Amino acid sequence: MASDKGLAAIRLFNRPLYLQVRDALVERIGKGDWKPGMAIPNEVDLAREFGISSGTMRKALDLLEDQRVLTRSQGRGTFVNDHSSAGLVSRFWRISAPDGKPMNGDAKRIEIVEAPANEKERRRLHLGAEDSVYRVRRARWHADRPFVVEEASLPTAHFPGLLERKGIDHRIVGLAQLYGILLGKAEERITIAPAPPSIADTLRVAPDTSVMRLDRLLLTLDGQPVEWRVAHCHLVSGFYLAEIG
Amino acid sequence: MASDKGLAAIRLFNRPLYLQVRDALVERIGKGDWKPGMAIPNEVDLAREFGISSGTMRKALDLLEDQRVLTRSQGRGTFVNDHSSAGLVSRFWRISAPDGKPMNGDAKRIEIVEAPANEKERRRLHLGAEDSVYRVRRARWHADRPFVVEEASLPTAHFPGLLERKGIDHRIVGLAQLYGILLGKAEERITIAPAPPSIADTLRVAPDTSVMRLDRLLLTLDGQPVEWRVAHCHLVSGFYLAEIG
DNA sequence: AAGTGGTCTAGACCACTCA
DNA sequence: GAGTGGTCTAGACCACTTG
Repeated sequence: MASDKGLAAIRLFNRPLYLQVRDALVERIGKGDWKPGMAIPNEVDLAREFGISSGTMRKALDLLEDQRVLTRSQGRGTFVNDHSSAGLVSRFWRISAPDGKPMNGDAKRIEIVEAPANEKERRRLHLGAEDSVYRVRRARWHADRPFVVEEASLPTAHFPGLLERKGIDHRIVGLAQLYGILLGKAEERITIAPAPPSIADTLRVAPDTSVMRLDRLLLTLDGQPVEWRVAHCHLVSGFYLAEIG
Repeated sequence: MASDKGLAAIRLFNRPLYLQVRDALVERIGKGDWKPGMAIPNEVDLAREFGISSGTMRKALDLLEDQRVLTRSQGRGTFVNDHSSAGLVSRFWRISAPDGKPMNGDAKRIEIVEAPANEKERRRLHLGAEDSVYRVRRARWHADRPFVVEEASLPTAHFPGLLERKGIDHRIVGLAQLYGILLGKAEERITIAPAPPSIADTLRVAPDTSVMRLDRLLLTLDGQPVEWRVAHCHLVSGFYLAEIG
């Protein structure tokens, strides 16, 4: 049978074929062979190219759609997601206006510095003693008021030459796309905390006002940490929207 | 071909076969034909019983596994999930201890009353003017301290005779299983709010202390609202864990 | 060894989009 | 009407669990 030969030849280390194919597709997208917004070849052609059945190719594509790497639409084709597009920029931003729509606001006062990773950063980002990070600090404004201060740490290894780049969007979603990093899941820990002095100042509230503290760790599709962010948020009208299920 | 006849006969209103099969399986589980923890027949037998191919049955079962209705394990079988089991009781409970494990605590002072739905309840739960609700109020304790007060509203229509039942777990997950309701998703809106007097009293904090307010709407698998719950939470050591992605 | 779910194939046909 | 993804079939074989 063809299946015997095919499986023996292709299925290394007992890892299912469709997973290997998914990884191969991810690599192509990460390398930039297929750009965000572009259509990729149809299922039958892809299957032929990989030497697998279309059912297996389909399973790989199903996975990538679940992981928000691709979007398929019947009759049109399969497209690489553009993570800077309206529908996806706010993927990890859970603060909503009263109407339920994401309240992004406008970023102001962006500061970026490079520094050796401190102990907390090394622990959260799984870094070694010699690794360094970019620290990004930013405030977001809505209706002429600052409502959140974000302080993010990013391993420099993932973003070579970041400081030299000019005029780019420093939100993690855009950065990841720029560097061909596909984002996976995030975990956000929410507490109530008194605003530290410098943050209270930026937010224009009295020191020690109770604000929402968001401690978020963002992972790539393969599970490597790419961003640790602590945000302090003074919500007057909106809310944090958590989806469970 | 067999496929022509089969499709024409079975595929009503153009709804995919695997979705119809999934719904049929859900109904059987809801009716109690298959009890939580029980194994259901194997895929081939099920497919034969429904007169479909095993691939299609598999797709239906895949969906039910995603929706946490079933658990499959290779070599053992397919089992109906027991939502009162350790792994699933805390499915909608996002408050965690510092170690990351769910901090359930012990429920105390449970009060249940039946009342006509007020305006807010009617709006959130999609009820009509004549519908009524059960209102459940409960405090949870951890380490000899109350840390959260929950006030939930449940449409009486879903839980007939609830007040007469004795010695049952009044957490929504257990109630749903008791009444054959399969739970789907929830949306939780998180804000910081001053604790209302009666709640501050139960939580043993000064009135108007800033606490975390959790406003959660829980839906069934078919998208009907089954519980609207507002919790006020005074977290000393833990955090709310939101998962994104 | 028997029984289960998991993977994979090689098709056919349906539903949809767009030129 | 040509081209796309979506559904469905009828198998074979692999990996795993249990008696």
